[in-house]
Amino acid sequence: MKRMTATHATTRLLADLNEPQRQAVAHRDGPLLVLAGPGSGKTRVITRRAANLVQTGVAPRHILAITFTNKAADEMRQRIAALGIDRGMWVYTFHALGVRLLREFGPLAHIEPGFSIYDEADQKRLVKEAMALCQFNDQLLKPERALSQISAAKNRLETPEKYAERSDFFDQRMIARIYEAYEQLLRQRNAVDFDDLLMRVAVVLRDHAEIVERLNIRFQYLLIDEYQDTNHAQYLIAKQLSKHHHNICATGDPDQSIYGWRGADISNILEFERDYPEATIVRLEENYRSTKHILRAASQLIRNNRKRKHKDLWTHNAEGEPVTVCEFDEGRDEAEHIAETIAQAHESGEPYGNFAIMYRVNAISRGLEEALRFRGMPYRIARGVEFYNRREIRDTLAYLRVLANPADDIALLRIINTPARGIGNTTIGRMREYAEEHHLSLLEVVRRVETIPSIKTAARKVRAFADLMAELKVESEGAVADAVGAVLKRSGLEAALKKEREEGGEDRIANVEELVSAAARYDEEIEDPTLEDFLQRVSLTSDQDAIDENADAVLLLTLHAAKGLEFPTVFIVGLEQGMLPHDRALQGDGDIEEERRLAFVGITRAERRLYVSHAAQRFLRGVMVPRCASQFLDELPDDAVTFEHHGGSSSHTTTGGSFVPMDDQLPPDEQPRGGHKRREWPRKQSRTRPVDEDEHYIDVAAQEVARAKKSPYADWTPGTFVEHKMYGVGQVVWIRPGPGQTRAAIRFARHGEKTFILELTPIQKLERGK
DNA sequence: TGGAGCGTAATTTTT
DNA sequence: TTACGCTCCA
Repeated sequence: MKRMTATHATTRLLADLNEPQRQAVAHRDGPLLVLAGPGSGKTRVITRRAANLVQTGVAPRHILAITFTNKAADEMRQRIAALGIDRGMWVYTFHALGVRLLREFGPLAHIEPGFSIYDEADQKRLVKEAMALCQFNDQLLKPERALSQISAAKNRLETPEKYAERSDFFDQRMIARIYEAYEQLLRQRNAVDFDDLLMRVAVVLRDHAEIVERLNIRFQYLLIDEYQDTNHAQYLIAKQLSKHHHNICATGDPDQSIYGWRGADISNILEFERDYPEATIVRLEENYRSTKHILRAASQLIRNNRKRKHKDLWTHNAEGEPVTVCEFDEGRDEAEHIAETIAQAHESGEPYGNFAIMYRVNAISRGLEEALRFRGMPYRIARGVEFYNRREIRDTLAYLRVLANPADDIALLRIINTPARGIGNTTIGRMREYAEEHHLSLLEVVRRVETIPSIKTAARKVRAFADLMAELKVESEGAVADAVGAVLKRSGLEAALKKEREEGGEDRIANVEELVSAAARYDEEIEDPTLEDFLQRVSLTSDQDAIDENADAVLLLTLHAAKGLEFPTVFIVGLEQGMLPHDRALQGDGDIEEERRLAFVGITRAERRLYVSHAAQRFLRGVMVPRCASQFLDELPDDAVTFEHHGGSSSHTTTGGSFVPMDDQLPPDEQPRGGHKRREWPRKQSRTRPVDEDEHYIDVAAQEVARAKKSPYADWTPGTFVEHKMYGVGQVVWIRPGPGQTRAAIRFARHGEKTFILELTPIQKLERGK
């Protein structure tokens, strides 16, 4: 009987799916890899599959779905609920799952309840502290570098000891010691960083077979989305969680792996079959999103990558209009033209929400914003430094963090004199010393400030702060929103912010009030609200989660943030060498394929219209810099694009193919790849632009290049000795000439390696014999 | 103690 | 352009 209804339900779940989608949804036991092209209905497949598991008898609580963003998790929860599945299924992000499991197994991982989660800013402070403890000068080694090494080590599950063992040269030994001190500080503060959330879980699972067993029984089916973005620790967690039953369903697209720089390992998905030889592989290649033109451009571009699994993307959708490649004389023209295009479309009835403008780096958003604002167009921006990074929010949260975790010295240091209450660096320094000597938390030292001999006059002020914290502690026992409110009132933060506003500053009060209402919402929605839990959630909330694609406003966002979204019309700006692909990818350690995937992600966000653009020059950090067209433009197929040039005084359109190639004017290394008769984009300073009737055009860029050719740094090579005004004598490690600016890394005897823009640096070549 | 002012470096992407 | 860190001065 039950069986009958189940079959019936399954049929319904499969009804409107294509064949591979059905296969994925109907798959029951054993490993399954779903290689899902963009717009191929992946989310649909995942949710249907979850529903199908339930229909065929799996209890929801035995299913664990893991996503990368909270937003994806929320969406999945909603869609699953819409399919009528009982609550009880676990849907978490990797990091939230980490928190959840660490709460349970915390003692095994040496973590106390109420632990703080340190974000990047906190981590940086902590590394600096660790370096100070080791008495390393942070000129010698950049804290950022130490941090990224530590993070990488954690992803490999390497303890400081293990890291030290395999470190042979100097930098690494130094980092090994910093790593050790860093870990010690974390422990003292009862804190974990983002990497710990994964690493510690992975370690617990590695070392405790009984826990793995328990979890395998608890979660009999594992669904992991965006598998291409998993790093090593996540990979290990996934593996352990499906160790006994192998019911792992990974979905993703290697072509959309864009987080390699953060440790994501694309081979996790590429080699899924190696890990699970019995795996079923399903390819979702039919695209329901884009026009044929757009899809062709995307596939053609991504074909240039070597590290991938081939997919034949196709669609029943209309041919559509060709992709438009626009060249502009200047970045400002680009912004103007986009705003104009949107304005016209809006007049003929298209809502603003249909448009998205994407870029590689946040820095470019400003010009676009200005152009939109000038026309009074509504826009939203998904920016990196948004809500939770605002000063006033971080301050407020720091108070709460100390209340939740008295050992959190980083948070305490942030608030001890914020707002200013006369506790200066000298006093703080003395307290820190005392804390160090007596193995106390700073808060504890604050509480017993009178017993510190070196502090006399300032003690009264510290006392007042200690009392404040004690009061707040009492008031924070109740609802979280009340705790936030109490902090704001009692600490003087609110008063300080109000004063700031009256003096014409930003309206930071409004942001803080937003935090209060977020807390109130939390209190209401969560069954058992606690301050600790609230803070941990907040730490794991990103701006990515706040993107609202449905608002009727033009959306500005980075290509990374665009993953998973779709829009009728997409503009991708700044397709220039150094931007996309980014400079860093062009340098030694970079990964150009990842840049291409980024472009691929952007292109495949577009449903009907796609504009990609570049400018011959643009303002970059206050200087006008000549730019070259991106090499990726060369890789787009002729038959899917049209070219437009928009100058200050003239514009013309050319369809693909009709451009006069002027290859012979390009130096050999700039000859187009591929070698066959293909249309040339104006590239490398637009030198292929037909020199036509447009007399107004002054080729500033070309002039710039000519000047660069006579670069004063032409004879600098790795190994060249140079002298810096401040750092003294050093040696060139690498040097890279670029338009208008030459970058070089110099290794100094006493200050370590530094990179400079030579044009802006007081540095000279050291002549022989000196 | 704390704020102003200066110099200096330098910009990716974020769970 | 801008952000940050440091020094110096009130």
